[in-house]
Amino acid sequence: MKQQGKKKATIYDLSVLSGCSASTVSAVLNGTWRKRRIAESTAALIQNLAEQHQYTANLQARGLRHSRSGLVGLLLPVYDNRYFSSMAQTFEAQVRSRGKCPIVVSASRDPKEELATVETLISYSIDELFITGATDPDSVHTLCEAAGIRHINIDLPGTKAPSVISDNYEGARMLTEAIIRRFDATRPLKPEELFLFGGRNDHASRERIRGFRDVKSALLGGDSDACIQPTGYSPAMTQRAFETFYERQGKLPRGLFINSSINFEGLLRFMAQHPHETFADIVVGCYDYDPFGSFLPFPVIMIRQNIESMLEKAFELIAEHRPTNKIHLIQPELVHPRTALKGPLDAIKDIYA
Amino acid sequence: MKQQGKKKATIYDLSVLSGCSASTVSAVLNGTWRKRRIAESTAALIQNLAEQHQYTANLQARGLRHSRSGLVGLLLPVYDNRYFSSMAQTFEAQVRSRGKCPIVVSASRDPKEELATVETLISYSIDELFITGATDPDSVHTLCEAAGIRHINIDLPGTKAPSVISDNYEGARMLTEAIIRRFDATRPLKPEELFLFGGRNDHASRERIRGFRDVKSALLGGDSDACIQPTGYSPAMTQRAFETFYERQGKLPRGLFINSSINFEGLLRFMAQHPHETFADIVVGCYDYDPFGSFLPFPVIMIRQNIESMLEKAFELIAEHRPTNKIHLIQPELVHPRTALKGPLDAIKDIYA
DNA sequence: TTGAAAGCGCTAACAA
DNA sequence: TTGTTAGCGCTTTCAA
Repeated sequence: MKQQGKKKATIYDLSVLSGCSASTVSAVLNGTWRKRRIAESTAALIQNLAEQHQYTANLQARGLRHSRSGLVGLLLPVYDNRYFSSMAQTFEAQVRSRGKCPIVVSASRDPKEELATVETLISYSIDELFITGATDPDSVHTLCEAAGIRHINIDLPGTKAPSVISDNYEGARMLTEAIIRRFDATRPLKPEELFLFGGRNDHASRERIRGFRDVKSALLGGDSDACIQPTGYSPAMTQRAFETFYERQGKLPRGLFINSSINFEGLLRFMAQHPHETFADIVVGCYDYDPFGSFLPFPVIMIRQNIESMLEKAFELIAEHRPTNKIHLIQPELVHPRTALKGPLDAIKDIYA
Repeated sequence: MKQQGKKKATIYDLSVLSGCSASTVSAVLNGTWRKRRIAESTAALIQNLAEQHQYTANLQARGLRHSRSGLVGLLLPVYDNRYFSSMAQTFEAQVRSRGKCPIVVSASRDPKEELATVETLISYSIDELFITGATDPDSVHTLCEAAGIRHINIDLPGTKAPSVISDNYEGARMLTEAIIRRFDATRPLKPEELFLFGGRNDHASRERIRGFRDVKSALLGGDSDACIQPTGYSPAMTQRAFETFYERQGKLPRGLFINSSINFEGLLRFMAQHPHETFADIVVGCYDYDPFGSFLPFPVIMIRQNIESMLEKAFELIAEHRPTNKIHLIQPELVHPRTALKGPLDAIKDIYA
């Protein structure tokens, strides 16, 4: 019954084969046949035929008819770090558990790419859109709104759609305090020894910087603009910032607040160029969790954003009839050095488990 | 002109507004109007209207008509590690550069999920499918074949579709040799001190195990089945394997070949339970590259699979009129400890760059 | 240079 | 219990 490259069977093929009408076939095959009071025998006949001919519904046609597709989208800035890949992994599981089909796309933090991608998704009549890391959430919102597509922002506060965001301010406070306290009372951290690297002028970065500065000046005093080194979300730029700092000062700051794991990769690149001793006395706080990052040869304190809670809340809000545009804050978690947390992969059953 | 939640404009709306027929509008809006010799003025008129009314084509309808969708799929087992997230990132860029829309899905190494997901993708008339990490590539193949969808296997050798795979045997040889040579001549590694952890009975694992054993017996002699500890692709199972080993032997093996970064996470979990000294004398080889993993407090030698080359080759093959079902081997790369390689994120322009 | 009409595969009134 | 019919939005002959 293999039909190499031949066209797929349609309800009309099965209609002819079964002697029933197309609408009967349709009802049988999309599960509405019981309430259409179709005879068990007819149903069985058609289901058999469908099986034999490997029938599967054409979802574009169904979607066209319904103006819905069963697709739920996640818009990511990038895939390649543990925060976003965990997000995708968790999203995937949540959508599937709701019987829909998850599709993930990324748009490289490029506003044009974001809009174009969202237009494409809308054109496929996706049912819902989860937006994270968009540079321009409000334009995305406008598109979705016009198309009547439910959407929600994750860890970025759109003013026009409901948002679930990590409490970046509080997280940054915890992290900054943990960095400072990590130092011995005999050689405590001085204000000019604590720097923040990475991030840009987005909401998350601004909040983190604010938390950092507040705690820094409260605990150490002597806050200054110089201790903030924004580098964007680029490992290469971050590395350059470290190199420049090192050239000027002859050493790294003893206390480092790194804005994301992507920026942390800039420190890795710097590390590759310098001997172990360069890092003997430093403490790093990273606003992101990466399991390998937690075990580097110096103390690394990390913040793990509560992805499951954020997504759960997001699903809850998006299901509401008329969600309000409030911002829902989710608390992140401080992760001490040398900690290997469970992640979304642990939910996957393995044949060896 | 904001039409809150109203239905999207269609060519019929524009047809009425412009006084032209729907087919003219269609031609203007899908770019075929020049060869249909439609007047510049008519085109301009319609384009204006389209702009004003925020018209975007309904891609489901177009896809239904064309039996194609412009979508290119990537099927992943999981998202949440650097190998697969880099794969997704690179795939994304490659597909976009070809003017299509990438969509990524994962299926958790569950054969049923895989088939169901692929059926869904087929039902949306995706144009091409890249398959990586499927547990059952040949069934997936059968589905694609029946639907006439071009597809290709990546790093898993289907017998029925063309495959691009990493040279796992050669990579494992390089890695095993590098682990052994890393030890000082004064205290060389003994055969009973070198173990392989992780993997299962899939093609990649089998090839890696074969390479490991060949080099081990050639260089150290005394190969035995006991030095192979398959644990599946699960951090928890791998951790348990390490715990068991440690309980029995009172120490870890000095030489560790770890089958993937997912298994490496099992070692991290073990590390969290044991003091630094436990790892003072070990050398780890990991068959996967993770930038943070490369900087752990003991020497970590990694294998980086050449994702760009694999995908490039895959795109090349899938574009061929009649690709042969051969297997194309791509050489991976040995990565020495403390190395931070560039990745797909470096290709993304950042506003700070 | 443009329009009319058929049809992609499916669903859902409505009729029988 | 089942069939007929119209139509989702678009493309594409064919005719004008």
